[in-house]
Amino acid sequence: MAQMTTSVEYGIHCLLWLVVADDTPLSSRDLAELQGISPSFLAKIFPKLEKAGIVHATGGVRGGYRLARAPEKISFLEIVDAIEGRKPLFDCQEIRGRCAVFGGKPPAWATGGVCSIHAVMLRAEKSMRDTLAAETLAGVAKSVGRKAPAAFPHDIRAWLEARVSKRGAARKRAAPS
Amino acid sequence: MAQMTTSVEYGIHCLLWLVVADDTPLSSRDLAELQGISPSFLAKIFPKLEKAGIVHATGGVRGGYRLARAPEKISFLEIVDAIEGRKPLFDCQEIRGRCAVFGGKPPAWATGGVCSIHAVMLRAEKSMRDTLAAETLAGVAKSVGRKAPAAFPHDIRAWLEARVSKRGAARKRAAPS
DNA sequence: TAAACGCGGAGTACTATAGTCCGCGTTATG
DNA sequence: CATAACGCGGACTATAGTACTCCGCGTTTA
Repeated sequence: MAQMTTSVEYGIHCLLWLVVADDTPLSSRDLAELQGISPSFLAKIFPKLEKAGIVHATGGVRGGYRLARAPEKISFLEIVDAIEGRKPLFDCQEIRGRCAVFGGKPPAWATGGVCSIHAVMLRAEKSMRDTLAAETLAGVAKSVGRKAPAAFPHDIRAWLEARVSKRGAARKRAAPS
Repeated sequence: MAQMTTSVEYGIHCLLWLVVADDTPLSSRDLAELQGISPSFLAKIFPKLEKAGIVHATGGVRGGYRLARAPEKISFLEIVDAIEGRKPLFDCQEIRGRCAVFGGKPPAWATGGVCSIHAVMLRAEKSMRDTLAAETLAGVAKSVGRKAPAAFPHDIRAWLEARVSKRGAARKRAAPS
């Protein structure tokens, strides 16, 4: 029927991690390796979320991304629009006005208002968008959280910390020339 | 967001003409020229509608397509699925199981059931499909019919007949060698 | 019997998606 | 204070899907 891009999938998964991280900045590289997805591709997605005001970026060494708002106030619809850019479901080509019996000059009754087919598609799109608008990051994060054992958030924090330590170790290995 | 293809747009417009034609077969070429769209492209769409049992084809000189069922029993959803082939809105890549802390062997709690993000997308898709399923060819044809003047169906039949006559004329011109 | 039909395969042009690689300016830290 | 870790943006590539076209086959009917 249509396509929610991989970018949207990646983006939402990452935002869910940012909910867990609870205001500690996470870099796009960390987020990518934590989830086994492409770091360079993920790096193209986050600026869009930032421009949409969903996420806040901080530069520099310990920088990264944090949610710009409470997860209760971030809907799936917003995220999808931020990443994919509000492409309409249906691109009406106004075929009704091209009817050969009009001979190039369609009468007003044929071209007035919204095309009936287009109208149906607009309703279908609205249904989808309404469903997406009703779903929030906080809601989904909660349902994910219910499935995970209590120790899981701790494991995540440990993994993230371990990465920072490893970076320190690499530095020590390279530095004492 | 997603894409309803041009094929769907063309297909529905044609089916609406078949409602007007009321069981007189219309060829894909006639349908194409009546609406100012590509005949060769339209010819690729109709076999799909035929395989889906929406339309019935008759071969030979005065052949063409007729609706296989009453327009009240043909939903937009059926048409879209027939032409585009039931592609899902969202293609879940099961990222939840790739989390680095699982080390390649995700636990059952992480992979069981439907991914929460996927579940949201499935609900959104269902909303859209439900809207499309509620809309029938007859319903839309009626709303189109209300806009057109009473003489319009007659004009259409005249145009269609004129095409057949022209073909006869071309034949007469070529035949008496 | 030839022109008008439907059907299917092959091929083309264009656009979007998914992804990579690079260099820039910024910032914390050893 | 240099460097490595950050975000950001531009340029690039490969693949796939969309929107077509063209051709030839078998059928039908005037």
